[in-house]
Amino acid sequence: MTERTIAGLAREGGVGVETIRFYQRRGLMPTPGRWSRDGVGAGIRRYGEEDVRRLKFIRSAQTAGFTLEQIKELLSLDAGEDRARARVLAAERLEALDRTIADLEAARAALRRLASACAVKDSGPCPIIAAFQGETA
Amino acid sequence: MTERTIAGLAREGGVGVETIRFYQRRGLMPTPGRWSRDGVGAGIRRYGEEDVRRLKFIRSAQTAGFTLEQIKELLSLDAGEDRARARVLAAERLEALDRTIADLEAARAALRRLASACAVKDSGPCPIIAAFQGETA
DNA sequence: CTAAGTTCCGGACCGTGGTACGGAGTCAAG
DNA sequence: CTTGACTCCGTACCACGGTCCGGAACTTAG
Repeated sequence: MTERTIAGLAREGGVGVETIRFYQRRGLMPTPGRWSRDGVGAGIRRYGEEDVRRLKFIRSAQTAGFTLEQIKELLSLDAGEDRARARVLAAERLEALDRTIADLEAARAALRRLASACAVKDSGPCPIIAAFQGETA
Repeated sequence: MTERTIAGLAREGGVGVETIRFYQRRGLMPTPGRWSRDGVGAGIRRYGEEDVRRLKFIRSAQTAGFTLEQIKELLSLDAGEDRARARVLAAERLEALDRTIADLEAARAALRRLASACAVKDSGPCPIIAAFQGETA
């Protein structure tokens, strides 16, 4: 299966059809030409492997914390020559990512404190705010 | 300094005045009574240590990934008796947090691949999409 | 050929978490 | 007792990342 409609692409990418159309409007996904083999009418757009990879990349880059605008730039860089710019974007995101991960790990520690502070009995006030003091700030 | 105006509270909490007012509308922060010692006029609201702790807690809980709605619930739980509910919220968030951290670590690995894939020369196409294949999906 | 199911498209709408605006009231210094 | 800074309050607006709507065109099964 090397050609699929927008619904197929959406399924493979794990997103909704509307999301793909949204990405197209934003310039993140291409809008292939319509195609009808019986020559009649304008036909329907078809998507290939390249589009699937592109869509999956968008989702991955999103979990890495890139905004759609930045992802758009990354996509244009992927085809282009500007390695320096790509490295800058990657380095910046890497730094932010490290900070975020550290924050989340602190939050995890606070949550564990919270869980164990509230674990002893089943009632009585549970010092939620206090469990967060000292870290994650 | 045990009493401050909203601007002071904002400064200590590292947020803007408007943000506090926004939290008040959402029921996350109390709206203390106005107070004027010369009896004339309605006076100005004053905030204490408790408010600072509360505000800082909100920010911490946000970095832990709780929504404002959930934080509101946590705050009500902090004063209440329902430890079981608090544990449930903490456990759920802890699970989501672990997944998120794992995702971000995968993203970090992908970014490192990207950075080193693009590090060799200063020009020529840089396989950004390819660097993300295989992980972080 | 027709009916059901998709696709296409523009534009409206949504939830989250704020941020800005504008006018009136309040306060502290000079 | 004015001036300038800050407060109060409601309402409007914002960015982000979608999601839904409705009507027309298209495709596919029967």
